[in-house]
Formats: sequence, structure tokens, C-alpha cells
Amino acid sequence: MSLKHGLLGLLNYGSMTGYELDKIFRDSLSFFWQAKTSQIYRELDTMECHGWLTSERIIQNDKPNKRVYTITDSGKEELGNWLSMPESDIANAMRVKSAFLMRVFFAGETSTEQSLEMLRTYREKCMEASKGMSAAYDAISKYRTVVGNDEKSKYWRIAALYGDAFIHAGLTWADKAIAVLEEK
Amino acid sequence: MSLKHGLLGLLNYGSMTGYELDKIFRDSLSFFWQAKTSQIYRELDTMECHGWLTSERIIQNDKPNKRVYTITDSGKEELGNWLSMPESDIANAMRVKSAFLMRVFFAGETSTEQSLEMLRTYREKCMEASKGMSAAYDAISKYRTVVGNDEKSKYWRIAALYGDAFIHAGLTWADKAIAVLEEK
DNA sequence: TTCGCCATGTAAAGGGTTACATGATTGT
DNA sequence: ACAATCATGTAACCCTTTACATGGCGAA
Repeated sequence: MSLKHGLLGLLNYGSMTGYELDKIFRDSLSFFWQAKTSQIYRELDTMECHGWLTSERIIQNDKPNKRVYTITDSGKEELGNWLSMPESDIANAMRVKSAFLMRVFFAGETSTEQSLEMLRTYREKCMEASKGMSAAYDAISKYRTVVGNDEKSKYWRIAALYGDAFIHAGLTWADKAIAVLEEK
Repeated sequence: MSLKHGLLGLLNYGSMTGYELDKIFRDSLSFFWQAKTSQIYRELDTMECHGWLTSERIIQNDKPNKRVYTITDSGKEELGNWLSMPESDIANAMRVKSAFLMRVFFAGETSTEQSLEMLRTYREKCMEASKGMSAAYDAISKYRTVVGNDEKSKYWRIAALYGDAFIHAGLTWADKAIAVLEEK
């Protein structure tokens, strides 16, 4: 249900095309939500049918034509409603769903060496992701100057801090796990 | 794709009914994978069609009849194949998908007090989840004695350690976030 | 007598991924 | 010459959730 509300949230900052929304998702929101381009276009379509958005087609000569989406009052109302009832999402926030941990759980079926390799690869991915977060911080700073609202960007940074915390936790866990497997 | 492999992994320890598999998922795997009862039954069905499992219906008088599933050689092969190619799951392990963080990101549209309340509720859920983990450890100990294999249960504990690390990271992040919003 | 455990499923809807299709302009 | 950016979508498939349906046994 949250892709719709993420799109509403972004369009609430200003009118945009599907392409631009897709880029923002990739640049700034991808550390807590991923959506395929095709899905974003489809959602925008159904949201327009719901009356949450209107769209206007802009003819361009030098570039492909584009469709600019604008949030309606009904859309703003929906965004407000969603923000006012966070209970179920807070409850679900605790749930990890990780195929990787499923593998760890069943790693006893493989060799210790294979398991260690998996954990070392995971550790490397954590390091990469850690570097990737600075790109997200950059994007947030960029959009802060665009939107020009420090109150809002404060929450963006708080969300990004979660990304850091999560990555860091993964890293120290991997070290611990590797140590357990290496001992004796 | 991993529910199938989780079920294969469990049936590799021994034959079981859908009901028992469902319970194990709930008791021991729920901190990294959740599946609805109805989905488990449906997956077992399609897995049997794939030839990964066979099933035998047991007639009971005092209790409802049941269907016991047994992994086949083809199923063991599939499990082995899956375990031997962890790359894509490691890559995805970094990805959080959290409607809660989506809310945090857009919390600038609500009041500071509302945002604080949300974070405090989240913090409480972390505390609850922390207590919940000890139930998972208990379940793991119980199954260790049943399966009687310390090498395997080692990995179960490593997976559970991730749960702890994740919850702990959430808790300290929440404290930090609350502090940021309370200052000034 | 009410609650929880045992035990299995079906049907429909919703959300997400993969594959495909198009095609000009701008930069290296 | 080649890659990246701009810009939009459709179709099919897969996975997950929600709602519904059934019903006996034992313990408090």
C-alpha cells in the first residue's frame, strides 16, 4: 500500500513526471523502498483513476513528450489520512523478510567454508551499502535546497540514519558470525 | 522464491504435515520470514506437483485427518542447488522495505508531537520484539534436542543473532531520532 | 460453555517482478 | 561509434494477503 503514498508524498512537494518520481525513488528512497519503473507508471495510472492525481501531457520537440502529474485535494486528503494512522506499519516495521537469513538458517547443509564465504560476501555488501548511503545523503541535501524546507529535510535525515544503523548492525553481526564459525 | 526452499529445508530434517510446518515458521523462522497458513498449504501443493515432495494422507479418529509430506530426491537436489547459489539473495539482503520508514520520511507533513508519538510507539515495539526473540531461542533449543544436531543449530543461533542485532539497532536509532526531535 | 488446539483447504484481489517495445538527443 | 539520458508504457507471471469455510476434542 505504501508505494501509492510515497508517490503522493513526493507529488505533494510539487508536480512531476513519472520519470522524475522514478529517479527520486532510486536516488533517495531506495534504502527503504524499491519500485520498478513499470510499477510506478502503473500506480500513477490507477491513482489518477482514484482521483488522487491529475495529469497533463506536455509536447516536447527536443525530447520525448512527457506527462506531468499533479496531486488533487482528494489526493492530499488521502495522504493526510495515511499519515494519521501509522499503527499497522509500526507493527510491521519489526518484521525482517530475508531470503539471505533463510540461507543462513539452513547453512548447516553446506560446508563451513561455503558458509564463511557467504558471510564474507555479505560483509562486503555491507561495506558497499555503507558507501552508497552517502549518495543518499547527497541526494537529500540536493532536494533540501530544491524544496527549501529544513523542517522536512530533518525527517529525511532521520530516515537515512536508519539506513546507516541497519547497515552497521549487519556488519557487526557478520563479524560475530564469522568469528563463531572460525573458532576451533 | 524462498518459502519453497524454507519448506524444503524443514522437510529435509524430517517428514511433517502442513500444520507442523506452519507452526515452525511461526515459532522459529518468523523473525526473518512470515507466511500465512493458506500460502503454506498452497505452496506444498505446487511443490508436490513439481515432484519435490510426496504426501501421504493419515486417517485419525480422535483428531482431524492429516497429510504428511516427505521430501524426494528431486526435492533434495533443488534444496542443494538453491544453497549453492546465494549471490542474488546476498545482494538483496541489504534492502530494507519499510512502510514505517516511508512514514518517517514524510513525517514533516504532520506535527512534531505526532512524529514523536510514532517514534515512541516504534521504540516500544522494539522492546516487545526483543522479548519475543527469547521465545525464538527457546524454540531453537527445543528443536535442537529433537533434530539432535549441534552443527545445524549453530546456524540457527547465528540467524537469531541477526534478529537481536536488528532489533537493537532499531532501538538505538529510535532513541537518537527522538533526541533529534526533542532538542530545541 | 467457551477457548484453544488440531487440521485442512479455496477464491479473489492486491502488489511486485520480468520481459518486451520504442526512439531521439547529448556526451565521450 | 557507443553509451547514457530522456520518457513512456503493456502483458504475463509470480508471490502474498484477506476472507471465507469446516468441525471435533479436551481443558478451564
